[in-house]
Amino acid sequence: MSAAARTARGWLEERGLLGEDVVGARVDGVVYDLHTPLPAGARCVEPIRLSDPDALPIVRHSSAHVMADAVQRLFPGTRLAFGPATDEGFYYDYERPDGAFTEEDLARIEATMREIVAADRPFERIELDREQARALLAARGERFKLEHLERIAPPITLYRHGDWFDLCEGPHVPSTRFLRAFKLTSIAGAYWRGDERNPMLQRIYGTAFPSEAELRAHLERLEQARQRDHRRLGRELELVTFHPWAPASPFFLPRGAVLYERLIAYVREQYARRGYVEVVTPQIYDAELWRRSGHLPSYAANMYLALTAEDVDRIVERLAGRGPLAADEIRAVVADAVRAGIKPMNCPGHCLLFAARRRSYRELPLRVADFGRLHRFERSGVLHGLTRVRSFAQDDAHVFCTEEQVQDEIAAFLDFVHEVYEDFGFGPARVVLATRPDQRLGDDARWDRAEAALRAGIEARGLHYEVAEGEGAFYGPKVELHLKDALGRAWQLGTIQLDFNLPERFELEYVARGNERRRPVMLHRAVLGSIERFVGVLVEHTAGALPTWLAPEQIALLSVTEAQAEACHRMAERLRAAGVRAVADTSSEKLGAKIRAARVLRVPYLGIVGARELEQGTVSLRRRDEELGTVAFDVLLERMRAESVPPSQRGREPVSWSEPRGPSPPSRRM
RNA sequence: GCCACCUUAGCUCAGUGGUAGAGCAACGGUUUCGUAAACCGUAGGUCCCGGGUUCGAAUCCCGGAGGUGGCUCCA
Repeated sequence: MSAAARTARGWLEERGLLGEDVVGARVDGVVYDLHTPLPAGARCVEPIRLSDPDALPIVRHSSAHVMADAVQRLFPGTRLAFGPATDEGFYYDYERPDGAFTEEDLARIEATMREIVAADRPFERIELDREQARALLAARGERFKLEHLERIAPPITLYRHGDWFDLCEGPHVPSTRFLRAFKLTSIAGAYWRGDERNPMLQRIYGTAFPSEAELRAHLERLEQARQRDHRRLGRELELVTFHPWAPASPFFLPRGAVLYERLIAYVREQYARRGYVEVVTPQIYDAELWRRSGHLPSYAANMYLALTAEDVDRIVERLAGRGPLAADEIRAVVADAVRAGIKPMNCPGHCLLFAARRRSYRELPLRVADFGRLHRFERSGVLHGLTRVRSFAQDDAHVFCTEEQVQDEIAAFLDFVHEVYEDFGFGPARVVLATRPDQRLGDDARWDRAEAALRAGIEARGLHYEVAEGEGAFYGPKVELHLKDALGRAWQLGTIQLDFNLPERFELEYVARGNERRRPVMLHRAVLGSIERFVGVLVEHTAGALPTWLAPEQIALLSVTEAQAEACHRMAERLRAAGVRAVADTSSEKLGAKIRAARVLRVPYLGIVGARELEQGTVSLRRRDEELGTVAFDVLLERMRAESVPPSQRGREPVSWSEPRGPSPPSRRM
């Protein structure tokens, strides 16, 4: 312990910079609290005030300490695990021998926290050796802290306020009075060290801000997020519904199905221009396929298996009259009798298609798309609305190509993704390259080539990217695209993954230029990811106000009185004939009520037809909150048609895939 | 799967051991109205399911299902 070491507090005090609201210091760009000795040779020391963004984690971490102090006062015998600041607030994990915390406990804990804050206890940093720390923690029975102590390197520090201390490296505010605005938000279970084999602890979440106003603003943001939650909007906008007999398996209602089908139609248009072919493949395959692909047994826990009555009979026959059997013997009989699996992925089926006949290098790259429905058994706790379901379709495609072609495919894919995300109004995506994990297939030379190809593909598009070391799949590296929605939440949607495993397992081959047999590589890729998840993300991003080209109803024609009912229906009919999704509301409600009904469903265009408009052959048009005045019906029709096309395709010739333009190149055959 | 909580009319929610309620939606009627909610009436319930305690259970206890927030896992 070096008493002579100077802290930021001393440094700032000497220069008269230690204001009332200073909670820490940036020392050559690194955040320090006022208690920690400055590193030798520190040059630039600036105060961090409460209003500084860097103050937030300090305030939150200190709030976690005060909460833990309050909890241990109210519930003696409670032991501490970890209690960090997070992006949203803070939490502390506890082991409480006498049962769970309740909602009422939170209020009591908050009250005690306020007492500790009011008492204005200074925080203090204590540096000590391992033996001393061990003794102090052992005296309090802090078994998790003791375990953690053995893992950390010196300097070992405690932080104390009042009589309460914690093994902690800081940083912390100067005193408890700096904690002005906090709220405990929820109770949850969490495993010690995040490992499900470890004991379950109780986590209390809270959030804290430098001021009451900021805390209120934060709670308001949460309320806004709740208002645009896709599960709520999905029901209100009549997009989806669920039933307990098909848990986590959405039913798309007519309005939702329009959106779903528009998304797929949009991706199909893209495919037509980008050299993809689409196939339709089986839903259920013989178990042999899943053994070959490696899904059995390694993905078996996520698979639905299919049994026929004959399979059941076979099991019964083989088990009947064989006396008491061990679990393993029964398991073997059952496993042998289960002859089919419902697909959780399209890739093995596509391998069968590739191998269905001799392939030439001239066909490569072969881009095979499939909107097939997938079923994955997901553990109940992970399910969430449309974003984590058990039944879904992806805008899935597999690209069979040579190693040399990978780079160009990556680049083309990134162009594809970029245009698509722009069409939906998302900001730029974060590009992440996930590299070789510890457990992997294939030699290092191959991984070197694969990762270099992915890198080169990204760089060919001049994109900034991050590297997630060791995050790749066991069969190959991948590029992930993360984007942020309107509320700043990040989602991983698109991905492209290189796979050398499946072509090996299925012994895929093509005939190369010199007539020799070569093995292709495979790229798994999706742009929207799962359509279900994408609908969820898009609904939250747009708060349900979908762009006109995707809206289930693009325009509602509203009559003012019964005299215009006939005309409204005729106009709607003409719009529909022109491919516009139009509805007419000619009920006997007042105009205001009809407007409200259409606004609640977020119909983008409202056309009002009263006596005046009827006479002039016009409609009074508004687009959400925007008054567009009176427009002639033909003008309206043109406008609606123009807006029915995704932004990137406005002014482009419509793509037709029923009649290919010109002879299709041989490489597009399947 | 694990921890906690929740489940009452289509939706949002009251109802703490003693006769199941409200608003909106639905349905019928009246109203024909100019930019976010007309008026009157009618109907609607296995209080998630099963078991238990009790003279009596939406309410208390146990088990199950589904959902929610986390943890772990992931498109």
